[in-house]
Amino acid sequence: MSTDSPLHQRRRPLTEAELLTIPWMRLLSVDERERAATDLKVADAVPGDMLCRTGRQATYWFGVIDGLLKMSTDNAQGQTITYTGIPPGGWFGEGTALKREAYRYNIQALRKSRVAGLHVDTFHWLLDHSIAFNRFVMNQLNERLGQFIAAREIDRMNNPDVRVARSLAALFNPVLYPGVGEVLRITQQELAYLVGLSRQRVNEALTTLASQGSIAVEYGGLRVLNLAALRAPPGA
DNA sequence: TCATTAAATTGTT
DNA sequence: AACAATTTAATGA
Repeated sequence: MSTDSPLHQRRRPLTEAELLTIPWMRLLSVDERERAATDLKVADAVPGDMLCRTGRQATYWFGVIDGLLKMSTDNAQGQTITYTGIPPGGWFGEGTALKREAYRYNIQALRKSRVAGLHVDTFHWLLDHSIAFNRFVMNQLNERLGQFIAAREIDRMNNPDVRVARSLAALFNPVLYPGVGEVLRITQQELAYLVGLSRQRVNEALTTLASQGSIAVEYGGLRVLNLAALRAPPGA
């Protein structure tokens, strides 16, 4: 398990198809896109890899091409607090990139993942040149604000079934994570880590949600059938 | 491409 | 936490 940012190693170019999975790429003009694509660093991360850690100066704006990451911090007592998972299509770190500050969280790969990084300088260049890009970032910030408010609500909830449902709804957010689509690739163990429950309890919750017709449980993943029901489950 | 084997994931106790 | 059952991934002919 390596701990250095994989963006400094194992680089690999993006295919055309993968470029199109990056949600903000299509918003750019031809020359803007070319500049962004040239600067984009892509790497494969294995489970445990740290993409960034708290305190380090922000170098990249990050995106998930494929796989699953988690955002967390370590408190003074040495416990790890997990905030959220980041599935495919998710881009994050605008806040620190905007202010050119240090990262305020750790980003770690939960599974084998394909990640991309846009250098902060290029990020700022895009902000200076593309109105569409500005809108994207603004929309991104706004949507995430909604997620964090929802996250507080989840925390105060003691019904595990509802917790799992809401957490799933967050991961299925089509605005923040357009790469997810109908099926979210996540194991029940990974979901248990993110939600903070045992795998058994998550399994039980998923079975309940499936019986309600909100999701379908598949091997190595979950299919959404009713996103609205996940956001406002009957048990709430 | 197919059959065999190993690894991963799930469902249950 | 441990177990068996099931699914997928890897291997090699």
